[in-house]
Amino acid sequence: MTEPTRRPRLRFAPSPTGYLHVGGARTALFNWLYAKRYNGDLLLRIEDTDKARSTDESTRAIFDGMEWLGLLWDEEVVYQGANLERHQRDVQTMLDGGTAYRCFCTAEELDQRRKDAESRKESFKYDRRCDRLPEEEIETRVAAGEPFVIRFRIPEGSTEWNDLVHESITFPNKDLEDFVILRSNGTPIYNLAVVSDDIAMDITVVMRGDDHISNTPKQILLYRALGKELPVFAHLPMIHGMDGKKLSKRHGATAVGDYQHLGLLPGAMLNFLALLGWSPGGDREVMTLDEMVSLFSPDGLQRKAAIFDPKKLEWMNGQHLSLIPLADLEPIVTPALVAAGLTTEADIASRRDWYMSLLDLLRVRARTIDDIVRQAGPYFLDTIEYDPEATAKSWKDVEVTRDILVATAESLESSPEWTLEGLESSLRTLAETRGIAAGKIFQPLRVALTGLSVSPGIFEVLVMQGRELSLRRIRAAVETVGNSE
RNA sequence: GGCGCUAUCGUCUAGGGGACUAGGACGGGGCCCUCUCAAGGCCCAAACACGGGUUCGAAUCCCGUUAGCGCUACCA
Repeated sequence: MTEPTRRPRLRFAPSPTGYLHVGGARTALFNWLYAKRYNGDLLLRIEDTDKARSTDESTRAIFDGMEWLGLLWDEEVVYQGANLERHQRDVQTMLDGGTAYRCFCTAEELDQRRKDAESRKESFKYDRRCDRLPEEEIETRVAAGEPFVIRFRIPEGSTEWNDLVHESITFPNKDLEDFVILRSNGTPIYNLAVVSDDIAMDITVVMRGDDHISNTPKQILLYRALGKELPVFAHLPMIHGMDGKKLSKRHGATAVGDYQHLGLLPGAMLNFLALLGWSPGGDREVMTLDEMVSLFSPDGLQRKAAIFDPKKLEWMNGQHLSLIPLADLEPIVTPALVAAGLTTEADIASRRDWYMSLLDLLRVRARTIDDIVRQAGPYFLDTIEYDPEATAKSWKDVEVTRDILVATAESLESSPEWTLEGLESSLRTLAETRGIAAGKIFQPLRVALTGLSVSPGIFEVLVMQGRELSLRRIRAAVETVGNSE
């Protein structure tokens, strides 16, 4: 593709009528990537002209979601509702220029005609009956206070543009109808507001979901009627659920906030979303945001709708969990641990090296932050809970278990050094002298130390818990074995 | 219904006329590693929607068919 000829300006323009959806997040991401890649700006516009459905809470959720993802916008947020006067001015310009006209047909009449056409199995298109009403009639009806809307007059010909993702798209103008641009209450309709704002904001690249493709010819005609230069259009494919239908609440988590609370890393979310409809080419998959910026090109944009696969998202998160610098992971995990009541900021600050090693150990076998929190208990809490399944499996024979744990405790007590190597040699020696497989000692010991049947390597666990706590736990286990049934 | 968009493994995708016995990844299955679980390594199953062209040669270009999706408001 050809590089933009001037510093690009893009915008993400959600309407604040719900939460920030993963589809919206992906649109925001591609806009952001394009802006960063070509050294431009990404602006944020809140399309709040539908006052009945717009809420401050939703606007807040959009900001929060964008911030969590690290998709920061340039300049002040633009609120569409604040631009009413300009919208009206632009409509007036078209009225004066003769590219728009007043229409006195009421919504009810139109509904009726639409229904009639449908029952006759005909497609309905506004028949322009109010266009070129005699000048005097218009004046008298306006003077009489009769309500009217303003319609844009579709010219002859056809409208074509070269879409950044679809190449050439053409609409015969005869298939377009003279759409309303200003309601009878004087407020603008979507297409007008968008064009007016995009012009005012000097937007050069309009990148949005491909559900807007059919709005595009109308908007292009509006640009022309206003005598303004066209931006470049790019229509991104939709995201569908696993059933192939448009993604919605019944597909489970669809708000980006849901994923934040599920313990996902923003970098993983972004990486996953980027791959839904874009590929850098070749086999490249796991990338940081910076890498995506340098690799980004609209050429890699997909035309086909993509299905949201939570399994791959989870895998992606696991990859990022292991790849990001520990120092970056720490500030994300710590609040989760604190919130779970496992520790405090002060506790962590007092033994930071130990904590970082623990994180490093736990993140390998976690796919989400929540996984880490779930595994972390035994290293922070004073008392542990024994998982019934773990005890049933590894502490099956009470006498044998007690015997092994007692012997293990003795062996560890006399272990000269509390290190990975020292511990390993002690326990392997113990297994050898008793003539049993090492695993016969490790598993019961794992349950004694963590209460779980799954953990990092047993020597790592011993080292992380330290001599004092480890021995205390083993002794406690010896007491518990008989009573746990 | 009309208009538009789209079409490679179940899913995300690579592929820009010969490099295709169609590559990678997720998920699934198996093996290795191994103190458990992960991670990692190796292997297996799995796709060019269909029909016509164009061409010496089509996953790739063109046209149809089919299917899916989107739009079709005084919503955005």
